[in-house]
Amino acid sequence: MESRIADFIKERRKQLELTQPELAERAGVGLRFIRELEQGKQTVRLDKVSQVLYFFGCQLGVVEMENA
Amino acid sequence: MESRIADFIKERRKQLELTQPELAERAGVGLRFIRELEQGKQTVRLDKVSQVLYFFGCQLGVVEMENA
DNA sequence: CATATTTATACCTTTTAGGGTACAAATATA
DNA sequence: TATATTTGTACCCTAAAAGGTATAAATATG
Repeated sequence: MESRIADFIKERRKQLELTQPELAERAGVGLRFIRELEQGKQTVRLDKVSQVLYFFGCQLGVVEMENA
Repeated sequence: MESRIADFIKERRKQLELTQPELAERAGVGLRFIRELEQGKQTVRLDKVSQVLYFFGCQLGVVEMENA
């Protein structure tokens, strides 16, 4: 189960040298949510994802379909 | 409660001259979901949003924070 | 290799998203 | 304006997301 969003978050977190518990706390979401999010869970809540992305200075947006 | 994603979907739907019930059916989601989504509800499920965007040939992605 | 750190999985509880539907409000059309 | 169409709101129900936590698995470090 891959996910661009998941990969983005995982990579950004590592760039900042944060553990999952640290990111969870600083982004203001639950630890389990971070775990599931990074593992590509699709049935997550949009506002929670936005909350994490906001911590990284990003946000969700509509983009073209990528062919791959 | 504004939302870029909500606005995108509402506009795309109108471009295709679809009613909310029609979009709901064709995208394979509930009518109430379409309603709430277009009204900018933030606590929606990511997979459902993706499902609607897919119908429009788009998807969710991480983008830079927009200043406005 | 042994140990420490980090990540993944499992269990339970509370909250709520989503679906269906009915009706009201708003908008478009004759 | 009257009527038809579309959209918004309110109701109930079911399924499951999210949180907390404990423990196992994996990874990193000495």
